[in-house]
Amino acid sequence: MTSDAPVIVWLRRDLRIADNPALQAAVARGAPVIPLFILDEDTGWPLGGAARWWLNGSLTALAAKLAKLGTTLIMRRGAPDKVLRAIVQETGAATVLWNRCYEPAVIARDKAIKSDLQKGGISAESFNGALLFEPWELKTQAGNPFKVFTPFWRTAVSAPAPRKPLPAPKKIHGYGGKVTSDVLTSWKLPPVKPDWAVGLRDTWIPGEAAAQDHVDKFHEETVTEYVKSRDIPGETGTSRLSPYLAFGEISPHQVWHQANHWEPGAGQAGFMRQIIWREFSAHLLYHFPQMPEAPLRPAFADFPWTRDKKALRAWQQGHTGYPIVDAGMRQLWHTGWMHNRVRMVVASFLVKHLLLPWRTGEDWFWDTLVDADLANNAANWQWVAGCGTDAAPYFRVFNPVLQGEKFDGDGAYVRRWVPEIAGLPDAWLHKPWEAPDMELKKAGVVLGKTYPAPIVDHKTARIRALAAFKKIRTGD
DNA sequence: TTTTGAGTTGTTCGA
DNA sequence: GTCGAACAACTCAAA
Repeated sequence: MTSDAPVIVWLRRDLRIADNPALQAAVARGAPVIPLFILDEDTGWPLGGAARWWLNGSLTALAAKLAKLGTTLIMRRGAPDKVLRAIVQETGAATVLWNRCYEPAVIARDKAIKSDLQKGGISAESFNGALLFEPWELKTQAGNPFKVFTPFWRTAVSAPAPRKPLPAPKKIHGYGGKVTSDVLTSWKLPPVKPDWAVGLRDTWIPGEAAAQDHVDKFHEETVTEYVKSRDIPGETGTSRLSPYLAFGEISPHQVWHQANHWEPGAGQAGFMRQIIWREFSAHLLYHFPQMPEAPLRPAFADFPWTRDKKALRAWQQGHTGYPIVDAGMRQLWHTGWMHNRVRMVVASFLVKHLLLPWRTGEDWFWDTLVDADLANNAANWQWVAGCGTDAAPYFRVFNPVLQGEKFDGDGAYVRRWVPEIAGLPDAWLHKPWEAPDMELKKAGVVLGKTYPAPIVDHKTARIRALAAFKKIRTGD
């Protein structure tokens, strides 16, 4: 009799069919399955604009896939405890299954929900579908969480191998009764006025199928050159898997297992290392839940940040006068994504050249990135700012001109995103303010008019940053 | 408990 | 143009 009671699979950041432990467990019970997505806008960090756009596409793809398999995705908005209780009531479901999320606020919410459900006689169980290793599994010999990546990596790769991915169910036993679902469009996830998502639509296809396409393409075309090409923003030298991983349209297990079977080499190893970086960030957030809001090194509480709103706006809009920085910020705004190398350059620029708080950068990335992930975002901003556990040394100030010349020597990236200076020869492209008047004229560039003059002087800003960082060391 | 070696992605300066 | 050192000190993780 209980086997006929439906099972609710509460989908969250695991918007996929394959390698979905909660879904798999539900199907295995033989009972009708009710896949449910709840839009919870009150727990933790509310989704940023770009992520909301992505979610819309993800849910559309997921609903279509579930329909093909014989069931219907139910979508509701509201407080998850209330929604779950309502659906249990409506359907007589006896079980709720989900895959764990590891953000502090979500952990707390889910814990309360689990105990509430169980108190009400409903079976509730959670699974790991998001991490190769549980955050409490990898420990130093002294039993502490890792704070340094390299030993974390060594421990991860010598630990028992993560489980193999689960196959996608071929058929899902749908629920015959009636359950009401919101209409996705009523959530108004994508922007309307102004419609800033044009570039996102041109760049991305959310969903499980596209995620696997990215893995295949990366394997076929990119991985052997990865070590070098991953640093060249003008090329497609990276996997671009981040948004798919962030929404769980592919699992790290699927990626890890496939990569493990590729031909061994520096590219393969380097890529797998990046997957472990994702784990590292998630583990850090689990053990240091304050990471998104507060510097992990307490000394940074007193850092003399500036609050220059005009500079912040110039950075956000890609009008700093440093071409590589502006190119990155515009790529971000246009596509919801930025190349890894350039993320470092723009982040260093915000924190060190402009001395703006890393939290302002974190907030902007959170709102504009389709791959916005609380753990990665926080860990990486803290790394750049130097206040993380395993952070960049204070004297590492990226020189945006050198970075441009080194990694975008042919100017492909800057010319694509900063077209108003595209006519400049390579020699001046990354430092237009040094170009001879004649070259500027030929390229149709009028500094301060068609393209901004640098908002800070590199040398001056560097000295200022070093002085500021020295202050928190000595406590002067 | 103490010691030891090491720590994602850089820049600048002077020889 | 190339190369090595300095830029700091601290904390982490394992031996």
